[in-house]
Amino acid sequence: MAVSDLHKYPRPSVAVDVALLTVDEGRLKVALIRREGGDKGGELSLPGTFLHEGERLADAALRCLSDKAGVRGFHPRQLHVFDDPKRDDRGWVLSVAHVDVVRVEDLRKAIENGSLQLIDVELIGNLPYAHEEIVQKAVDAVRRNYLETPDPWGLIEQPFIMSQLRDLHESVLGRQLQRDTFRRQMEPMLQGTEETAVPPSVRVGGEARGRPARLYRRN
Amino acid sequence: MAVSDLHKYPRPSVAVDVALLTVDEGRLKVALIRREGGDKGGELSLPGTFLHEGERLADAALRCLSDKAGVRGFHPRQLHVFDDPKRDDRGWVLSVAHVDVVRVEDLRKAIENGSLQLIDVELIGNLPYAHEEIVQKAVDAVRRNYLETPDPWGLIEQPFIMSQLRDLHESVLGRQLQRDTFRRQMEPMLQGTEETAVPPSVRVGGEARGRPARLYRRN
DNA sequence: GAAATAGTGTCTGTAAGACACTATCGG
DNA sequence: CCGATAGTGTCTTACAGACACTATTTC
Repeated sequence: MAVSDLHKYPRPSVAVDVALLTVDEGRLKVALIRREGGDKGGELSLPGTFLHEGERLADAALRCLSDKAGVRGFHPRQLHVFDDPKRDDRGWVLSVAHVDVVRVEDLRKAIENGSLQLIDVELIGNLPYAHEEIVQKAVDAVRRNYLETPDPWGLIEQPFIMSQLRDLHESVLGRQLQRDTFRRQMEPMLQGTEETAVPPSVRVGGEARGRPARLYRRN
Repeated sequence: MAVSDLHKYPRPSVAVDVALLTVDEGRLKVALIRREGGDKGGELSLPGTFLHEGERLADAALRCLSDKAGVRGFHPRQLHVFDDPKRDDRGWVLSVAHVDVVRVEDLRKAIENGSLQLIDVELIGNLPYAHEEIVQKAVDAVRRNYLETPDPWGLIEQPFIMSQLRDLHESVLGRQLQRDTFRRQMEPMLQGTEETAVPPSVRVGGEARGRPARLYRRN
């Protein structure tokens, strides 16, 4: 095909939508923004943007997080392309869905100034532009990640103790895990800080009770 | 965002490339076509095409298989979007990679008239437009499919006996499987035709030797 | 000592790997 | 009977689930 053929056909607009997930109050949540203008104005949706000329998809995802949610510095991953011509009433738009997972602390400012709000992923109803499908795919993918690997998205502060890691995995998966089985599964994939151990002063209520735990780092 | 904003920015061309896999001579192979014209003329590559206005990605994948490879009637699945701006020297082109898996009989005509040729996936070298990455992702995805599920892409003729199914899985995975373990894993996911059983006349050399085997169907 | 959490031993059930035995065909 | 393939029994190993015991801390 000659170069000129590239321009014979109309081309679609390409959008990037990002399901930005985090763990807050022990639950997996997704960050939604309130849309401005247009006929979807005021509705909650995922942050998204149109791809600029020559821009990488991952860069567009980072840009829309920065511009629309005021957060930055993460690692979006592609999920799927949504291509239903009737999906977007503004015209012919392909949406490349992405997922990213970040610490809730990195979202605090944006939540406080109203740029975004967190919604429990189990309580997501219908969203504009079929965004609820993107959330579902994102949640499935991230939960699969957390089934076999210790904190693959780096949500936890290092070093950490096993119960902190287990709390995190339980929050992401939305169900309880067995204490002993979880340890035996994860320990070979962690670097044990043999030297150190601290009282679990990090625990709830400021109380520090119980035997001190071994500290670990990711490999 | 207003409708008019959609047209303010330049838009990329969107291509669809398909890794069409099949099993031939006991090996997993990918169908390649020989490119016509352009500076990549004569090189082998995956069949691909540009997305037409209002067209679904899956339909574009089917269209390019029909137009360029002369085969039709399958079920392409999305793999990944390749967005490196330097990937395609013809301009700004996003490629949505797809995978499909079909019976080699459905490709016979196209092979005979030279529309496409089959290459063992283990022998793929560099291809234009980074197509070897697409092949790798396609092979990984299909092999994952065949690890746990009996013939998920429907390559086998029904009804079939267990050794035919195992031969197929061994061809796709590119390694031997255990006879007894394979049966115990797959049998619960199949519908056993209790009534029927035929001599394995389907076997090599026209010879029909050994105990007749139970016939199965997919659920 | 009581309460709380960390770490580990161990029993049971399940499933894969490996091997071998029996079953049923053609010749 | 032999050769060949189908189907299954069983031993071993590994590991998840489940339970309980020991260990180390605060109060």
